[in-house]
Amino acid sequence: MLTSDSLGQLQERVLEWYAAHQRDLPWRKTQDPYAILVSEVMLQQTQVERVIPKYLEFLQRFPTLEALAEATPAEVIRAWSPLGYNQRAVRVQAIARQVTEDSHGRLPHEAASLARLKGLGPYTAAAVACFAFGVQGPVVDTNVRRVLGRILLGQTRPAPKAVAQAAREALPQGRASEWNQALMDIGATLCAINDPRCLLCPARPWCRWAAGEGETDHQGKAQTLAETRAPYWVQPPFKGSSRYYRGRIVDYLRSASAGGVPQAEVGAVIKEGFTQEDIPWLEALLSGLERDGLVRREGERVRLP
DNA sequence: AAGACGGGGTA
DNA sequence: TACCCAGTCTT
Repeated sequence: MLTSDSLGQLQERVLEWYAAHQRDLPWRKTQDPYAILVSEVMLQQTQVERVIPKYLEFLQRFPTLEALAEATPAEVIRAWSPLGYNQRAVRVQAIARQVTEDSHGRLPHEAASLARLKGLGPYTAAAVACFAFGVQGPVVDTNVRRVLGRILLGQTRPAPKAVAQAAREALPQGRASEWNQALMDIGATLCAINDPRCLLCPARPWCRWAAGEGETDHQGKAQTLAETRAPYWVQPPFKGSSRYYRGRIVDYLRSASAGGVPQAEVGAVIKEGFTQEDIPWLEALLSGLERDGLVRREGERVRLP
């Protein structure tokens, strides 16, 4: 860890940089915990540019926690398109219902209480607590993990325990929200995993990774950036995957009326050359979707729940 | 610890 | 076509 003086300088420079260079994001203009919750769920696994328009639409459609709780899952699933990971739509509404039923319609302020809500994990709990309620705690997503890992530990992929401790120790007194968001912006705009722009980075003078510390090969020799690149592995093709067809099914049901469609029609629409032999395959997909709360089956009909 | 879970964008 | 992105739940 840095000396206290050195850490203070780093904090000051990063916060200055954030004041001047922060991204203009709609959820940074609101104090509404519900809106911040919506943004954080949408931002899970999803790029900022894709979230912005859907976030604005979603809040028009469901302006409050109560409005979301009173909607049907089908309405929320429709409003989610095309963000993907559709279970998030089911989850965020389930969160709204839990809160309206159990907590008088108010989101808890503490991360530990937020994390007890089903569908709200440790990252989102920390983010809502800090950004909506000013809780002075670390918020560590993979951008923050990489940025703090590089600056303080000299490692692009630090161990979770190590980065958790570093994140707690590095928090500037009373300025957790700005600090955490500054680290996210640095991660998103400067400290890219494979193409970092260290010359523009406010943390450059304190960064162990930029100084060539930390990341070493088995002989203790510093590695070049090329040698520390994200590991590559062949990812299976999306088209033709179970994910792909699940998405097609949900998307088709979005376009259907609330009463849904006959199951036989679903198969024919989503898969070219669908035959009787594909029925068990379709059954498996549908029961998975039903388990996830994305589909309801009644007899031979299929619809959004 | 590992796998499932979307879909759009860029090269 | 190939690659990138980056939380939560389940097993």
